[in-house]
Amino acid sequence: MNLSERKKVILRAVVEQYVQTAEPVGSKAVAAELGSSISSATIRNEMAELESLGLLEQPHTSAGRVPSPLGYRIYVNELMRRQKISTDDAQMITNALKSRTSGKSDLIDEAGVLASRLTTYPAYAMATVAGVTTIARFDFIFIDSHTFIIVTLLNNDTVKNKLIHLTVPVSPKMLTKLAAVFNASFTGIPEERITPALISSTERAVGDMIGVVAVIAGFTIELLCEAKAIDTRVTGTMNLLNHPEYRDVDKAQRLISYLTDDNELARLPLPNASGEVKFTIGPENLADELRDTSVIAVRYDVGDDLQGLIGVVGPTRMEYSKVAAKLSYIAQGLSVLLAGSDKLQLNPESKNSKLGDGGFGQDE
Amino acid sequence: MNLSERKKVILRAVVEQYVQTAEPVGSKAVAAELGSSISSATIRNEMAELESLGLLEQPHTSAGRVPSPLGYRIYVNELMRRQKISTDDAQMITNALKSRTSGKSDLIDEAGVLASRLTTYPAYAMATVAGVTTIARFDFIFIDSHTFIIVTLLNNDTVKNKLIHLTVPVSPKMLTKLAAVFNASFTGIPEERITPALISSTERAVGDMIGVVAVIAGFTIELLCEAKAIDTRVTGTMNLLNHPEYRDVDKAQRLISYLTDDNELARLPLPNASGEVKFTIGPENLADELRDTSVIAVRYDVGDDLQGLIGVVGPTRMEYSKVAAKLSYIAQGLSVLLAGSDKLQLNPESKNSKLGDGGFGQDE
DNA sequence: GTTTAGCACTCGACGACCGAGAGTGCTAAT
DNA sequence: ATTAGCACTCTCGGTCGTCGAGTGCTAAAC
Repeated sequence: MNLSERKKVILRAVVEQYVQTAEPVGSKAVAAELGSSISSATIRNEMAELESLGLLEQPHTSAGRVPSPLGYRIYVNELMRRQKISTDDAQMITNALKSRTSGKSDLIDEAGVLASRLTTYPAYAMATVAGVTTIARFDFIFIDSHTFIIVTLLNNDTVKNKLIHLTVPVSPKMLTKLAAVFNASFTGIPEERITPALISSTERAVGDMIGVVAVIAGFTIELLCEAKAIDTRVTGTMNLLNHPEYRDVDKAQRLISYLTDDNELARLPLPNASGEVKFTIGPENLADELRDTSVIAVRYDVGDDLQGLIGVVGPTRMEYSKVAAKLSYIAQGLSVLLAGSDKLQLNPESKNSKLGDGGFGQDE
Repeated sequence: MNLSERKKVILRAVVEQYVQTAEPVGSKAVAAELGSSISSATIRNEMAELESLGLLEQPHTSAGRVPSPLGYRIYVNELMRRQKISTDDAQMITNALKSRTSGKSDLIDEAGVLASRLTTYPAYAMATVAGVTTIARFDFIFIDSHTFIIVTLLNNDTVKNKLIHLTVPVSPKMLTKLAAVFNASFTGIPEERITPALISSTERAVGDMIGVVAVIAGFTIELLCEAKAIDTRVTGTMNLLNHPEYRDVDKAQRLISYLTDDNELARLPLPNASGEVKFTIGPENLADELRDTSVIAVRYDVGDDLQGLIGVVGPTRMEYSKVAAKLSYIAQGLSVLLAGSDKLQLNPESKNSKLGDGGFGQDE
């Protein structure tokens, strides 16, 4: 879109003022903002042209103008000034993320809460493993004659376990045998390849303890399925109510129930590259329910195997720049923390860990 | 409170009608409900008396009457007819709870979601361990020269683990030694007794690998603290908006932000005994924010060590009886499932588990 | 040709007003 | 003790008129 410099300035002024006040902005207000180097009459003319270009719209005659979705798009692409995140916010993000003691899903949760609190919009956070998950290793810990623990190490270096009580007795020797068999047959293969055939051949191999094999196999399948699942959390939905466009309870509820519906989350926009912030404005959204909302999302990748997404949903009237800055700062923080969280780097002498003072600096 | 039989009938009619319609109910409507065996004029007189007793109130002259908090209290204590849960709902609860694959906190979460969906009110679910948590046993699994897994069995039969990467080498032999030391000194004691003194004496005992001892001890402390924490979830807050008394967005938000504030949850009412349903009506609540809401909560105990609570928060105009029936049904289901969830009873012949078809029947 | 002052016009927001309806309390009759 | 009747009260919903912000157009100024 090729606009005269003056039109650009006016469009930017309209967007920024409207974002602040939520009221249609009139020619006079723009003139004031621009230091009255141009008269309101001229601005009226320019605004009329911007309207015929489809960048502004009028709620009704004799009201001010409001940016159209296309207007926001031009603003985001060409006019928006990149915001720095405030040091307060940066501090807060760093602290909140670091204070999480452990647990990937906890951390992702926390990031969502943080994003929604900081932006005052509902946030969604999702994470998924990119590669295939397999079991790298089985161990069975003998507790007593009817009890043992399954410990599995996954190929992405997480550990899962389960305590098993049996009605038939087991011995440490049997467990050793089982471990050998499972480590031989069940490691390094994806969930699809754990077939009933494999299970029954394994049962034949151990001869005894048929039921136990089935239990362990079941646990393994459950585990691998769970790892494959995309973990998504939506938080801060109530924040919507703070914004005048969602004073209408029904409207707010429609959107929120859409966001809360697990099945629909797949249709939220997904940025293409790590670190990139994706703005999806109003009707650019695939889902009808998001037609008059904007979504800002940022992707972060951790190594090869984990990729995640954190985003917020709000009215098209959003502080695009500020929100983007906050989200990408959080995403950076997550990248750093997740990269280090499961692999605690221990140096016996100095005892400082990778989490020490954070590797993530301030956004641009 | 000693009321004439007729007053009781009228009070009950007012409460039940008001709960249905959310409109103040007039003498005529009560007369109709009561089969017009009494005239509306008589009922007017009775209602005037009920008002002077403090059981009914008038929003304004020339409107119908509305139950006062005290009125609801009398209703709940003396007049309410116990409701049976519908078989549909029972089925739904059973299915939803059984379909959860695993994980205590998942199950509690699910129960909250269920409660809020079924009752259309925000629900809160919490669970805590009653006794002290200690570690029953340590195992260390050697992975490679710089990596091992800590596996701990807690005294409540849950297993926790962590993968540790070191910058210094370890050997299986060292891990065996460590396990012996930790099993000797760190088992069976609560978190408070893991003191710096204990840690440093342990460090001296192993001689080598000072840093590793500290890491393991740190993990242990973290674990025990986590186990002590009360796990609370609030779900379905948006349900509030469905109820006419919360059409006012600000009012809804005040309540929701109160419920979402972790620090305040401690002040929600707690039933005294397992299985008991506790009704807390309006001003009976300690917290100012709950002054015009009612809370219905039910407690469930699982064995000696785990106790939980599930409740809903709503306007005083609630279907007390139905909500109570649903909650106690859910609580029963939780008791049964939680009692069995961590100890999978395996019978190799028939393969049916304790979860088979559920041990919890219908609430009287 | 571009910019600007001036002016008539449009349209939504807000408040006043008013009638309808529901429900009450009181009185008098049963 | 109960009930019919009636005057009274108060809310709710709709209509109407005013107010003000903002526009588009025209004509003058630069």
